[in-house]
Amino acid sequence: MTAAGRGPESTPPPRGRGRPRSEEARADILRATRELLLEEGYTNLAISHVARRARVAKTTVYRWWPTKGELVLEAAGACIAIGEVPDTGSTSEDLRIASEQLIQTFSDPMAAVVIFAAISPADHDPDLAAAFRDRHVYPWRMSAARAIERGLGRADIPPGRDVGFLLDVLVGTVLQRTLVVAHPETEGLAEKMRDLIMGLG
Amino acid sequence: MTAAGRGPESTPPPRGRGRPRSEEARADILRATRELLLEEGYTNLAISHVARRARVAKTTVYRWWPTKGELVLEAAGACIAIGEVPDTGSTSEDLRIASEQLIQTFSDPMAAVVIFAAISPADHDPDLAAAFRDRHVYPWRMSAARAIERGLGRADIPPGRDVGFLLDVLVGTVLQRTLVVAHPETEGLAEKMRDLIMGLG
Amino acid sequence: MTAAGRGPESTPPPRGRGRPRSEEARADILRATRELLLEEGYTNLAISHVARRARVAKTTVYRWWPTKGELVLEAAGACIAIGEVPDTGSTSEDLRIASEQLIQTFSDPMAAVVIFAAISPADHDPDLAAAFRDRHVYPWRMSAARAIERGLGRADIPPGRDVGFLLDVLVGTVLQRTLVVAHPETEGLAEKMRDLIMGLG
Amino acid sequence: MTAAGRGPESTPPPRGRGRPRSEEARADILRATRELLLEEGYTNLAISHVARRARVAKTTVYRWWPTKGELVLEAAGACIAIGEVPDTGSTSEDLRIASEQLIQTFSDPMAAVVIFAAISPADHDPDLAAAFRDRHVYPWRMSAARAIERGLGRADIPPGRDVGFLLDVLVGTVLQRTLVVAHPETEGLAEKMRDLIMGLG
DNA sequence: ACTTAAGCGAGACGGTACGTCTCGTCTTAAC
DNA sequence: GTTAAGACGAGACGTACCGTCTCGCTTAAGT
Repeated sequence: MTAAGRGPESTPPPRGRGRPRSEEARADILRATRELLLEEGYTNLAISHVARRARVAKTTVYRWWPTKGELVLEAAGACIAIGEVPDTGSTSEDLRIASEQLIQTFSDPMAAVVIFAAISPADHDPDLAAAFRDRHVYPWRMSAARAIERGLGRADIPPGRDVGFLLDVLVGTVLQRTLVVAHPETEGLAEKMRDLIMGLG
Repeated sequence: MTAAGRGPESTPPPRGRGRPRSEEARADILRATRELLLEEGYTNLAISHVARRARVAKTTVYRWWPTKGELVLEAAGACIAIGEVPDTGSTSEDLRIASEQLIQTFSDPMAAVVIFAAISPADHDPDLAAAFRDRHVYPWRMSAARAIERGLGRADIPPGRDVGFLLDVLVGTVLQRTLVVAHPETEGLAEKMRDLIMGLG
Repeated sequence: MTAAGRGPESTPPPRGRGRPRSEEARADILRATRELLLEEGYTNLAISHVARRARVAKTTVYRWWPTKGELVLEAAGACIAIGEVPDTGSTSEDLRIASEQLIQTFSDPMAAVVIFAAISPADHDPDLAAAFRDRHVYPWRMSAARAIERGLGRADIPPGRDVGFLLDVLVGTVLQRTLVVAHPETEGLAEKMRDLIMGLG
Repeated sequence: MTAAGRGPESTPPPRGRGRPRSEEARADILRATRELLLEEGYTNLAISHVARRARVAKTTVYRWWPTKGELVLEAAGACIAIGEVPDTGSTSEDLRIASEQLIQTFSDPMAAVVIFAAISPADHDPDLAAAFRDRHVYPWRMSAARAIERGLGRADIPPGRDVGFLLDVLVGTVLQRTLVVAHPETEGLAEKMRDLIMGLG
């Protein structure tokens, strides 16, 4: 999604000789998609509106992104990239960083839209959900699980706790505060999360 | 929503003389709505389909429920009623019950649909969200907050913890496990939640 | 199609209680169809254009005329109604009238469009062709065949001639002159046709 | 069109240096056009389909035949070449041959498609029509007119008949029987036509 | 009993978005 | 400098729902 070039996304038919894809149109479409995602939400995002705002033919959108899900996933890609949890050697610091990553990502309004679109059964787009999980959720979750296991190994985290459960506490709580309740203030949240997981005061 | 009579819902124009509202049609519509909610999801729920399945004119649906949100909220009312957290005198028991209530409610497939429809910015229906919160979320949240405060008062919960934060831990974690990750197994989850909040092993 | 009222055409679902069909919209659509038929031809006649010009929703057109052919057939109905050949007692007069009917009908620009659309394999619309034949061609052809048979019976027409062949001479020649070569002048044509069939000078 | 070389058709950019025009592509395109004309009809003939079937780029088709009409006219050229009416010295034989030529030509399914496409106002392509007439209709018509005039001169044809009218009788009747009514059986038709024109039994 | 307002089924209507199709033009790379 | 490949803007296709509306029948409350 980032430095690697837009890599795996939007490579429809293998490009041959013909006219090269218009990067201008591509950028316009993605920009229009981002704008409309924020303005209208995922459900109300209409391909025809994207095309109109991007001043592009509807066919051009469909040519490159066969479904709304793929278009959104690519348009919002940068916003929903969360990365992985590093291994700093300090459980406390690892957990704080993990929390911070979640908070940062979830605080982006665009990410909120995409995450709910991927998660919600309201408009359950299985392909979108699967792609989202594979690309963004699993890598982070795996690295976070390793951080927790390191903490348990060092006895920084009370023994006997279930790793999967702690992950859900971490993710769920941040999800709840940032997206559901939509607390604007996230000051000190990462530290609280860390303390909770580590069983500190 | 329950025995008290369907109370505030579905009181469209002030009823005067004329023909009384057909309870049969009403029940048919709500049943059809529930069925289609599960089959199609919130977004794909079409009023015209509800009317067809209920063998009722589209007008009849619109007469009583001006928006899809209100129709859904009432149709799914019983499934999303969570009640309040009791005061048993035992912090441990109060918290276990509170967790259990969340788990039970969130485990209902219909509740999942409605909760996401209310929560998700994907189809942000502010009225639906507001009504949902006022009727179902706030009462439970208030009573749960009181239970936590009692626990803090009795020093059953480590001091210095933020009540609002603990509430979000509780709700968010259950939300994550039951709806997002969609773990079918909820065995022992309530006890884990209680222990986490109370700072036990 | 004529005085009898629009009779058999455009009676889609049997009308029940609901809102009555808007005669205004109906008339607007048919008028727009006629205009566009003359301006654009049958092939280039677009339902969306009809709707736009009639200031009507596209769905309204589709509701009543499921295909372009049916719409055109009804819109042009009056222009392509040819009637039947009368029995005046005089072979000469019957044949002159028959020729005149063909000439009159084929001379209408709208009829030309519809006839070719029905006839031409270029845009062979089998339904249109069949409906056109049943409603307009066959009745006339049958009555013209009877007129020729009466002429043969009275020996006004040279014996030994094939009735079907003479019919094709009649229709084909007028078709050729009025539609293919598009002679604007039809003066004396009916008399020439009559004389040819009757084997006169 | 025939041995004379494809003469006037399809000489777009002046043939000079560069890569010579691919005769293979040319033949493929014309063959594909013929096939699709029969399969789909003139209206439904899509340039993109021609290109696909000929395994050729759409551009290549457009380069050499700027319109669908010209492409069709050339592709079907051989089928619609009718030649001229000879002067055998016998009016009866000349007229029989003229009729036979019409019957043979009109009986070709491809010719039917092209003739209607040229004739029909449904898709009135003035250029196609004009080219068709200049190349195929007029030469035959002129020679047929001369044959009739010879017959009138020899008094083989009843005097006082209009040459143009008789031509239209000839063409129109065959058109009607072979294309409109689509009689498969043309046995004896040429003789009937001859007898009619000559005023015989 | 008579009136009359409302409930209700039925469905027409103007809109709008869908995803697919073909059009004819254009741009580029390969040969 | 022809060719293949194909991107592109344009716009029609026929379908699905939307939410509003206009009917005409039915029903019961209020007189």
